Amino acid sequence: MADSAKPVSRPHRESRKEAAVAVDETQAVQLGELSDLLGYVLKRAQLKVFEDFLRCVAPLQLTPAQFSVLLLLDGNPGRNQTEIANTLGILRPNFVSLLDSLESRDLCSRVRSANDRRSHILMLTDKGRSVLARAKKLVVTKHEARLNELLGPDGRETLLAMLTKIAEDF
Amino acid sequence: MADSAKPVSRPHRESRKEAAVAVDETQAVQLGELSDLLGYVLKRAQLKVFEDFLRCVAPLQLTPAQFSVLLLLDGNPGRNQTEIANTLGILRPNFVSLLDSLESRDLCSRVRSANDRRSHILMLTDKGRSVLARAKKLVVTKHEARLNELLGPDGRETLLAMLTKIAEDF
DNA sequence: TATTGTTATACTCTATAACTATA
DNA sequence: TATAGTTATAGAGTATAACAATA
Repeated sequence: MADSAKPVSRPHRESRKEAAVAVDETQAVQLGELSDLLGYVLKRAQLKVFEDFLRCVAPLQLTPAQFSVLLLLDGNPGRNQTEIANTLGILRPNFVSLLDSLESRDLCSRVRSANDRRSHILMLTDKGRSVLARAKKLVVTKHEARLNELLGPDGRETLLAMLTKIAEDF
Repeated sequence: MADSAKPVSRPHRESRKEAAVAVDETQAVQLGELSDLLGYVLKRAQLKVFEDFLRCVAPLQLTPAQFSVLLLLDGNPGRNQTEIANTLGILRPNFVSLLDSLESRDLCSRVRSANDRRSHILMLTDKGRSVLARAKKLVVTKHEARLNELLGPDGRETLLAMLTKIAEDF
């Protein structure tokens, strides 16, 4: 509602060209208010962190999602697919192929529950436990260590606390 | 390498059932070490924030990506598609349909550059400027306001600073 | 020869409906 | 009737190759 459709009187000779706004192309585009938008910075940071996670855990070929499943199975024996998937915010249909890939690599297994023969109890295999242990070591010594270096132990704790607050209470 | 394939002597009567590990199903699954993994919490927080952004800006039907494009066009007149897309970390091929949707809603327009007739200068339309202004108001008064309420102004600044550090230097 | 915008394409994530076998 | 796991499918988001127009 400010200026309408360019009734700007066309300038003189030098710049009668279509859209020559005299922009310094060597100058970087300005983020402006975008750099103050929490969601934007949050997303960029998240991508960076996942990228680094993948790099650090590359020797074991685990994605963040796969790692989180193994970690959850280790700490919660006897749970079924629905329970694990729900906890991670993964929809049951999408959890099937994720599990298939882990099971085909012999990292975990589905065991038909005797209590309720509809459900599959999930368990880590020995190989799964071993891979998880090695993955944890990589995450701690490489991935989280780099974050610690960047933020300092205090900064990391502060950040974690605030993100947890957002994830839980926002 | 710890315990091998379940040579566990089968227990007595009561629990001879297949995989009855006596789990309290009413008890929530424990996140365990996952709640200390920065990447995990970061991702969950990011999803929450984007969710709230969409809710707050729903009246204007703008996604975070679309909003960021409008914001960037407003602050950087005379730039072409490649420059804007690169700044946002969007690949040029994927930027085409994003722009198509904005242009079809008359929020921005592509103008063939006179300097380099290969490139399209991007400009906000009057409607684009108007929608952006209204979107900014919604973001500030609803979205960021809620975050401020949760974290406090200081907390929000601290969080932004740390996330920026990760996004830029990690 | 290189670059801009574009098309085509593919792969991952995410989301919903519906089936089967059990309960 | 309802639930667990599954299939099929569709839509975003993201990635690469290649083409036409232009430099």
